[in-house]
Amino acid sequence: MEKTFQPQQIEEYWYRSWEERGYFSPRGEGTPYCIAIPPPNVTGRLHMGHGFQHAIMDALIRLHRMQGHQTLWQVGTDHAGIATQMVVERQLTAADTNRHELGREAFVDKVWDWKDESGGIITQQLRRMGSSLDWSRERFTMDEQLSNVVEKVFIDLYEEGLIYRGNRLVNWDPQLHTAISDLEVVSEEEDGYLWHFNYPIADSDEHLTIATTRPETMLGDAAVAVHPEDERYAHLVGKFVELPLCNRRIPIISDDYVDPEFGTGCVKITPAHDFNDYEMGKRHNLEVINILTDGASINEEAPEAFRGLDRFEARARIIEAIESLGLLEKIEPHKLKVPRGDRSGVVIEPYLTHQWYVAIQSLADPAIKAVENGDIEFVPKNWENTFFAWMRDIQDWCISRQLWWGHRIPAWYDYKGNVYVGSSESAVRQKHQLSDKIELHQDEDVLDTWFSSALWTFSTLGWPDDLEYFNKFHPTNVLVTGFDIIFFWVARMIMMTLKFTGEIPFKKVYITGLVRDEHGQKMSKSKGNILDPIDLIDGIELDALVKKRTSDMMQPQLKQKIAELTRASYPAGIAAYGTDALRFTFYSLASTGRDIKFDVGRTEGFRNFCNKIWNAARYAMMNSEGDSLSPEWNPAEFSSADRWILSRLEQTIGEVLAALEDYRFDLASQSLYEFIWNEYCDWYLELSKPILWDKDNNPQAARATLSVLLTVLERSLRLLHPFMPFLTEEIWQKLAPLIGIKGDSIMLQPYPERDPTNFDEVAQAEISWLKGIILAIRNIRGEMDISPAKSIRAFLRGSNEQDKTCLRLNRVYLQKLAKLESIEWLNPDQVPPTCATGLHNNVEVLVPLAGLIDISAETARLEKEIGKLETGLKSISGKLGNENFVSKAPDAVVTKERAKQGEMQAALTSLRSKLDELNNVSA
RNA sequence: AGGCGCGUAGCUCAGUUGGUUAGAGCGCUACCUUGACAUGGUAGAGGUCACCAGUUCGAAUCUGGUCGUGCCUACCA
Repeated sequence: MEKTFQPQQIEEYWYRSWEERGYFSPRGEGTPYCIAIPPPNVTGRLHMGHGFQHAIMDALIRLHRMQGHQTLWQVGTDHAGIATQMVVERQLTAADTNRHELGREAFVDKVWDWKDESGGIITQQLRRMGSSLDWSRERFTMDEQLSNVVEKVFIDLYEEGLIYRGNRLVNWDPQLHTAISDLEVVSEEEDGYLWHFNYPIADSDEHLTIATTRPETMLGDAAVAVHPEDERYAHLVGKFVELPLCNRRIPIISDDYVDPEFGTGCVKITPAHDFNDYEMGKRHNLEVINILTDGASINEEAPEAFRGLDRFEARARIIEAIESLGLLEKIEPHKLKVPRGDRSGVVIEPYLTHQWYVAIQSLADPAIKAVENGDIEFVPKNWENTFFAWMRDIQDWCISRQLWWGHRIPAWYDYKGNVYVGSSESAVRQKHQLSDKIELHQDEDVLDTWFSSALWTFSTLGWPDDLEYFNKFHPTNVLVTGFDIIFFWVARMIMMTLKFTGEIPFKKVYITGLVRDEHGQKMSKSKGNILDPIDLIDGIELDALVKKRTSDMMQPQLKQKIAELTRASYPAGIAAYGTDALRFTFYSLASTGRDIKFDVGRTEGFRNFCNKIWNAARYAMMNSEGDSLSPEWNPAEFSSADRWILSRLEQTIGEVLAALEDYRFDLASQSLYEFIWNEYCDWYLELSKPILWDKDNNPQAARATLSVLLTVLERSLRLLHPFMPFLTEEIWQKLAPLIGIKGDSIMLQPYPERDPTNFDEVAQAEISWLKGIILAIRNIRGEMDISPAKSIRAFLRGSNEQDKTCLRLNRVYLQKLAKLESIEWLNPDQVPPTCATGLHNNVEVLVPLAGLIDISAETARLEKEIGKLETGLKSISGKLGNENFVSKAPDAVVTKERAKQGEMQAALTSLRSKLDELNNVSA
């Protein structure tokens, strides 16, 4: 074995081997267990959020597989309509053309080409994470079968009247020329202005002043509104204003919606370009005047002077024009929330269009109920509130997108605009008995990608035609995803799945935190703080990292700053930590919080942990000298150390299983880390040395210890395998044969189960005594600055027979681990030479001072110890001195405190007398 | 404006139903290349658990409030 763990030498090999041998497919007859992957964008790249969630899913999957379930991790990708189309459009722009020049069919072919070209990347990256996905069942949202489900669902909902076509305001992305849903709009506060315009009152010399943040929309104004109780304007209600620049008269109306405190208390109403105004327009029967084109420039409805101008150019011209008319009252700086498309980043316009909607209410009710009655549980539970809040105020879902990449809406129109919905043009003709002479054309739009994602759990399992897998694995057991898509995806999946299959899609929803950078900032391309999971696995040079973070930027002016920050955060680039270390980092961070600050320091720590395990295995196997041990063992031969480590392993198994039950991967990983490093490596390995090195004199004990050494390691590897698949497999392959365990892979071995017979309180007490004595001696050595190379003498003194026995049984260990020349028992009345003193419970640990230490150092040390004890004692005595505590606290607690007080008092007395002795010596 | 989180060691975080002298990792200090491992070992320093009240024999933990901070939802043109 190599002296250090080299992850890159083994990961690829083992993954390929598992995949080729079909280990990722369900096997056996156990209870089915299934997770459906949240489908990543087929042309996307793996990011930290994926890495994190896949680490978690894989741990769950590997755990259940080892526990004997028929386990399926259903894999697939989605077509990511807008994102993918944008990428290809950008390529066309670079080639100096565009999709319209190309035509729809050729464009869609191009997207398929792009999918074929780049579509393998993310699935390869998933493999690098060690994810044991069943690749033989890989699906894509645009596969024929899945597309058929999409179509069926659309048609069924339409025929039931739950999908309808509506003409209303939507969020319009003028760059992408498509509607997007509320959820795809992000509003951030930005600096803007509030322009105050004077609108002249018709047939009067008066004017009123409106305030607006979007002056260009005045071209579509249909009214001016004031609050009904606003006395300043009461006399104007019912009159008209002359809308400047437009030569139109519009009414002055009153409506509760108006806030008299804001601006001037007069608000211009533009029903075609503002959601609130639209509602008010409906209340007051106002004209809806659309003044924008698809691309958000001014259209034919507007006065000629502004036609064809981009909206922002038009804004500037209108302000100029108003000013030249003397109607510009003032301009105030103003902070406002600007809605932008989450993909394109451009300002979204409320825009009046025909779109397809899902009438959501009747679907929402059962979904709410499923969570209320506990059929579906969120983990952590408080996310249910977020879910409820949104579901109880849910809006109809706009599902049409004016894109070319996606599932085309199965609707046809005749020349009169009648709509026919069906699976194909001929099906529609047949159903509605339309003659071939009537020309039909299909709806140009495609469906929101989330529409197909909402069907994911059942469409990937073969529903509705091939029900074998569906019947076995649906509902899936758990969905692992981020809170950012509870509305986008989780809620919609619940609604659609209940509607069509009558089943919930999953029993649990485990909501993970969001991975942020080491300062708590969201990772984003524009901030330049992205970490690529693959770079953490393989490592990356600083220059390459800087280049990666600064290339292809939307805002090139940030380049230098990002480069500096990157150089400051990663002066040496990123080392190659390997997949197991990265995965373990994710587990350790997976607590209940919703922000996960990713700290590379932790990954480094876990890389070291991997190396620790590697070397422990190296030690264990070196000592076995290639002999294979019989699997039968004789517990009668076990030392207390042997029984102790088995007992601790038993506890660890219990902790890990309990933590996993609660999805507390952080606790599970911590138990494993502590056990393996702080118990097995730090103590058991050291305790095994004197036994193994004394093989010739005591072969039975050596054989027993060796078998425990190997067995505990083997069980630990199995316990650890769901978290660190590669390292554990590599070691297990070498280790298992040594103790007669046969099997092709650790991933098909049974997961350790609880076995209370391994729990051994006596052994734990004895080893805890041993540790305490060793720690006391080491403490003296450390504080007294005694070279670790120097063997020293030590004495133990006390009156307890049990302590005496412990010394007798553990003398060898003490001598080895504390590097002692000798250790002898003194009876309480025996007077040792001048010593440095430590205490473990009631045992005095004495190290003769002669020639080793200066007395003042020991005095200082004792005083420090005494100080600590005094502080502790004061607080305990305070408690016990309190009548109320003694009378009201449970007896067990009081007894415990009393015992503690006694011990501390004794210790204090003993140390004080030591201090006195020293003072006498030095005097 | 509402809702939900969070505030524990220099940093990143645990702390299960209130009962410890408040823990871990990284970092820090000192010493050590001893035959698994310097990606290591041994010892050590470091915290008024944001603040203020309250409940209780007892509060990091429960309640109320304050401050700070983050996110989500709805928004004032």
